[in-house]
Amino acid sequence: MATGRTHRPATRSRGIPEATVARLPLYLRALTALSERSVPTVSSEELATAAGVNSAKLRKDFSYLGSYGTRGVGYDVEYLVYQISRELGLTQDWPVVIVGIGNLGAALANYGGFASRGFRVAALIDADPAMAGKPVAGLPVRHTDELESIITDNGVSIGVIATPAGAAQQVCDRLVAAGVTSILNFAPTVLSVPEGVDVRKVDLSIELQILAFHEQRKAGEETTSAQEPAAAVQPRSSAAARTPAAGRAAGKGPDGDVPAVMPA
Amino acid sequence: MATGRTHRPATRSRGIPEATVARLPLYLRALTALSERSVPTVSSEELATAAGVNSAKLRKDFSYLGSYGTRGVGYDVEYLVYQISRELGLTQDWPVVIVGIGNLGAALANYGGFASRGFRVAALIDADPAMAGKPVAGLPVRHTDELESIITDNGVSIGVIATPAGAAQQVCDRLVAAGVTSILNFAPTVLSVPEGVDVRKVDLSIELQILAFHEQRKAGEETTSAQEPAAAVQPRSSAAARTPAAGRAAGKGPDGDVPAVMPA
DNA sequence: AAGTGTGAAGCTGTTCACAGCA
DNA sequence: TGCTGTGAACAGCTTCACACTT
Repeated sequence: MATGRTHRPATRSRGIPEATVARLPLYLRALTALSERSVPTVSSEELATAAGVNSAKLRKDFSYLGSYGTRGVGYDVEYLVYQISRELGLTQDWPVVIVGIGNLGAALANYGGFASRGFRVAALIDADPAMAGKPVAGLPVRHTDELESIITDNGVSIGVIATPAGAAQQVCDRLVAAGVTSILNFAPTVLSVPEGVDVRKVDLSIELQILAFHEQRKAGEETTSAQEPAAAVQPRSSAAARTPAAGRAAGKGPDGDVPAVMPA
Repeated sequence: MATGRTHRPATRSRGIPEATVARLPLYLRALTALSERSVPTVSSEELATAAGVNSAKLRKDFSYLGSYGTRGVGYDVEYLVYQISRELGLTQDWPVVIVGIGNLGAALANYGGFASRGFRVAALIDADPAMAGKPVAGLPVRHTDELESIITDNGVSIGVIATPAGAAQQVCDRLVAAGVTSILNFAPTVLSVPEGVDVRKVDLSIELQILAFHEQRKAGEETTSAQEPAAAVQPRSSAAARTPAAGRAAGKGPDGDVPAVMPA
């Protein structure tokens, strides 16, 4: 979720809805796969299925980009790949730095999805002097002292923060001061940035918590379920292994008790 | 309205808006920090700032949980921590399995945010026989052959997929068949699952692409047009030939390029 | 006086359904 | 005929503003 408030004043829109922007990479991936199989054209229906959305939404999304399809036929795969890439800014090279080369940082450095879409890892940066010079994913880790010069020398405008939560804001401030205007934050903290800087957050623990919420809900409704779609796999055998969520009575206990939850 | 009494809203309706659910973990984290500093109460304004949202939204969100605040005072920190934890289902233990112990899988296994919120890593699973038995984050990696028995024996209902894209669907099918009903997918693929199974996706490359989109726009705004053609490639002649293209950005890099994009 | 809880207004995003074009 | 492109209806989320409570 982007935190940094930004973007134009509503008027004079040339704007593509944010929700649409978020789906373009999805379409691009599906189109790339088709392109590799040399499929020349696709219908909105086929592409939508491949991307995991419904066709009306896909057509609407594409309508914001322009009229790139052919009625009665569909979309030209190669052409669409190009148009979406261009719209997303992937036809240019984006140097990025990854700060915090722990388990996650190393995983990111090795992640093929970055390099394959116009993102080039310009440098890996870590605060631990012992890490300096050590090669990770083929690049030598640089020390935090060099952060500013690396940003400047490489014209980096996108930074990835994979440090512990405690160091994130400080790293963020330095990145921004050095010229970075887009940040992908993996640290479990809310970053505050000046206007004009975009922040997107990826929080592993939050995703799991959202799943737990729905999981809990399912457990509490098992009594009512009866219908099972044909193709469904066998409805499971031992859901009982885990506590069936008990009816969370919720008598609304008086006050604080049962903390059980810890920091993250 | 949600009165906090019964958890059965008469109809099979959602109850708490999805957008609200997605923010609860955020509030929880902020509250936990306050709790550690022994702060007894907070106002919606303070808590909202700490969580990075605005206060009206926060109050609205909390109103779906019930009336847990005190007018003129604010919210009791401990009590709220408990209520949100309960609502999210974090007062119970959730065993999870992580499948695919590569860079990312290992990073996830080591991620403290899991264990600290009721999520217990029941097992690490990988298809590589050479990995079997090797300890990662204190747990021995188990071979994929054992997947089903691990799920069943531990009553696992949440699975994390961190395999390469090509293996994801197959792993997903096996997890679901074994009884998993919630999946957190890190592989860059659309997973298809039977009704009743929840899938959440975390896609590193997509996040970067979204940032690139906004970054590109910022650059274009600085000086009316005047874009630096970083590394535009050539356009597919066939593509350019078949469409009226029309509108917008036309000019641009004369034509476009196409690929440079790869699978992930 | 301070701050929650919430109708109501306003937005954004999704779905429908069909006109229009190849 | 087949499928895109899109106005219009709909649904969900956010923001406003203020009545109400402590």
